Amino acid sequence: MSHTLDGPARGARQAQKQKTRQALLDAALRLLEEQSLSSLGLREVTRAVGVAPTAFYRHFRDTADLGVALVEEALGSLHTTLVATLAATGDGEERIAAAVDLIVAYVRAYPAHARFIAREQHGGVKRVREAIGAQLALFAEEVAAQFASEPEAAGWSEDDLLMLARMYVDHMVMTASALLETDDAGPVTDTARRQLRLVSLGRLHWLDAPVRGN
Amino acid sequence: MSHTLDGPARGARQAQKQKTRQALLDAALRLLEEQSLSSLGLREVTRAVGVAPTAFYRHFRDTADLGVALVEEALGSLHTTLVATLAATGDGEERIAAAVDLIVAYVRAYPAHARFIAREQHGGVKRVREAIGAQLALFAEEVAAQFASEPEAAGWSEDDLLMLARMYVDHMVMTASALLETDDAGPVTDTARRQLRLVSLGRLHWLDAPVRGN
DNA sequence: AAACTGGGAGAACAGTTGTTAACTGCATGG
DNA sequence: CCATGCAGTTAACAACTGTTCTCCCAGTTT
Repeated sequence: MSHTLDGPARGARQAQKQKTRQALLDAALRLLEEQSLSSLGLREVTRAVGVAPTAFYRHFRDTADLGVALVEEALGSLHTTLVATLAATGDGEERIAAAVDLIVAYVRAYPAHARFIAREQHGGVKRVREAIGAQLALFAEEVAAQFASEPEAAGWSEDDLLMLARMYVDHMVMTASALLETDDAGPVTDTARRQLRLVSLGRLHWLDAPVRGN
Repeated sequence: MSHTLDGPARGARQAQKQKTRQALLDAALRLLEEQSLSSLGLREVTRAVGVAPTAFYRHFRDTADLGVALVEEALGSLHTTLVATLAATGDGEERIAAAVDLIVAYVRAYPAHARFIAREQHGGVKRVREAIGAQLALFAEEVAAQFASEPEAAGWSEDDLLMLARMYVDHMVMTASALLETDDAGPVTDTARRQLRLVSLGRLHWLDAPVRGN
């Protein structure tokens, strides 16, 4: 078996390459805490790593390409965590607390990643915007699928479930951004919980007085 | 009365100044459609206007300063419009339609302004972020005040009203951003309406089964 | 052991950037 | 009617940018 195509590194050669690549990603993420991707210079990144500017091209075509890689790094591993959290909790207060705590923990652990996503979601680099959009749409689909497998979803159309899921996902990003701009997470956490409670309440009475006619 | 301190221009001299200033703002806004403020160059703006780079300093300290001016231009006139719209409609479907239509009309009329706000709300320039944050907080307060003057707000705490208002305001920005990324406003408008319906439904049942104890 | 591969270095390129200084000419206030 | 103020110009600065080409040398393959 001479071609294991999944491992991050096969020889010491490729290991070193991944190491520099990661260093570039880390340096970029740090620089992006106080500027947008569209103003991030290639030389700026390589200088921070301590490597020649030309080395950049061995890993990324341009800074937009690096941005797309950062999107994967920031959101890739979150899919399983999010679905697992929803699956482990029923509807109601318990789930609300778990969802908010998940975001709070994520922002605490990876503030730079969270900031990057919030910032570049509507940022000036199209390819990165699209990459984030695709990831968030995927999140919404996964959340909607989880909702669909629950008794509370009885009578709900697929479209309405997706609408509800997007509401949750967008609210998460919103909350993350709010957490980043405050130093006291308390009030933000509290507001986020109440807002989710509002949505949950709406969900419960969605089928009460159908406005189906429009 | 030789000193009318409010008019935008007193003599032909000041009129010309305002004209160049506006030209700078317009050019900047156009350039910002495909990049972020943190990458907007001062020379880039003056070049687009057809004026010497140094002329920029007669109007703005730097591009961040120009950004703050753009925030005022984009959101300043929206306060009265928003409050008027809410005041003219009661709670329910009517208000939901009016609020969504307001956003749709705004994005149609001033797409570049809307894009700028959505982009720089979490953007890389602190002063601009703060300016937008302050404006949105003001919107939320105004909306909350309008809510407070309605019968449906009976039994609501001031904090809960503000929470609800922020939900509406943030949802408006979210919707505006979604409208900018699609060429068919139909589905986005529809989703936005349903999401507001969800929140309205939650509002109606907020006091049903109080979770006050936490 | 010899040939090859490819990550990284080095230097140079044309162009860009923000900022300073000293200027010009015109509308304005005395 | 003349002197002042000030929006805008011109020129120059050091520093920076992305990109190309050429080279080097350690790890890998045969």
